Amino acid sequence: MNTPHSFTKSLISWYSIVKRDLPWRRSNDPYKIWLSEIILQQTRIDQGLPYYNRFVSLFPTVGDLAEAPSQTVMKTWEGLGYYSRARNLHSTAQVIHTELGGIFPSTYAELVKLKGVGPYTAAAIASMAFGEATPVIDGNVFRFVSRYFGVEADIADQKNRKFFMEILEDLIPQSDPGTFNQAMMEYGATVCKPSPDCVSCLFRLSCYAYKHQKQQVLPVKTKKVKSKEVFFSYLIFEHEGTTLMRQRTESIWTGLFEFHNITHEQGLQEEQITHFLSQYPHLIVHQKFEPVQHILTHRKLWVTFYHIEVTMKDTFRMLSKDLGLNLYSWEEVLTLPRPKVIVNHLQQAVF
DNA sequence: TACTCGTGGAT
DNA sequence: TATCCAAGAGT
Repeated sequence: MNTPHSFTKSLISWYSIVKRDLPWRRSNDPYKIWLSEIILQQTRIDQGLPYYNRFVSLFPTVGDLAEAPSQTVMKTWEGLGYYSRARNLHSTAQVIHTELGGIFPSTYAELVKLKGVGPYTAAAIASMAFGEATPVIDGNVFRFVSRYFGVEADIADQKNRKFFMEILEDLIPQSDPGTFNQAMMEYGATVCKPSPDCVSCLFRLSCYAYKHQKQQVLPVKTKKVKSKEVFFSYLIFEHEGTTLMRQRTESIWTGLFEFHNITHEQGLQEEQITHFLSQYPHLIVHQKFEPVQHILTHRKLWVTFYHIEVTMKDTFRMLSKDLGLNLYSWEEVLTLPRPKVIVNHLQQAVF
């Protein structure tokens, strides 16, 4: 059986050979490490990498990010999801730039106070940028530790986190703890996957789950939320090459721009749309697009777009006023941060 | 604590 | 097709 020390040594040796050459691994700049960690929250590397490169290119320093207009930051984040990450990223950049003199906090305790920086991200920055020996725990680490050490506690229950932390604190080296943390995650992501490659696993012979054939049981995770069906009807008004949009302020897609919409929980209510449209003169339903399925986590959207031509300027102004919508040219629409379902639709629609 | 918050790839 | 879930955090 491996002692903790030999486990750590083997892991880091493995990592030094197989690790990918990722841009944030080339730098000790806490800004770049922070940026990469925020982008990679609940996000695969393949999906986040192009966003990381665009952010670094547009905002090379925390000061550049702090001074950028929020709409530019949101636009750069467009399509990545979990948009509160972008709002917190921008807000925290401003705090660091203006209140902390551009100097990044350097300890876990200070880092975890920042907006958008929780236990995982604070540990990641502290270890990778500043050499503090604090373990990270993410989905990969939960899975790997749970299987190898036979921790059967429910990982969905926050109070069980301490069992994992105790094990990791014994393993993490004082020298280069950041590499250890990345190696743990890399192992969970590439070998000890949800469906694990035990055949090629270095640690197979001393693995609890392998020995007891519990790879499919561990980690134990309760909590499953059902997905709801929701129905969105977007009304795309157009008058002489301009359209009407608003910035969302509530629930999903906060801060992004959308068309006026009518939502239902019980299927598409055609009559409701017809009734709404009957309240205004000079409207022509130019095109009704076929309903599109748009799958989100815990939510299945059925989306229908209506392209509505407004033939009178007065009606257009009335709609704008009544519905709290602002006027944009189609060119301007492309510069607004929008939810993916709208981006996708406008790419396909030909007006 | 339980729920919310996106998008997309893997199985 | 359905479900899982990914370098989680805020409320």
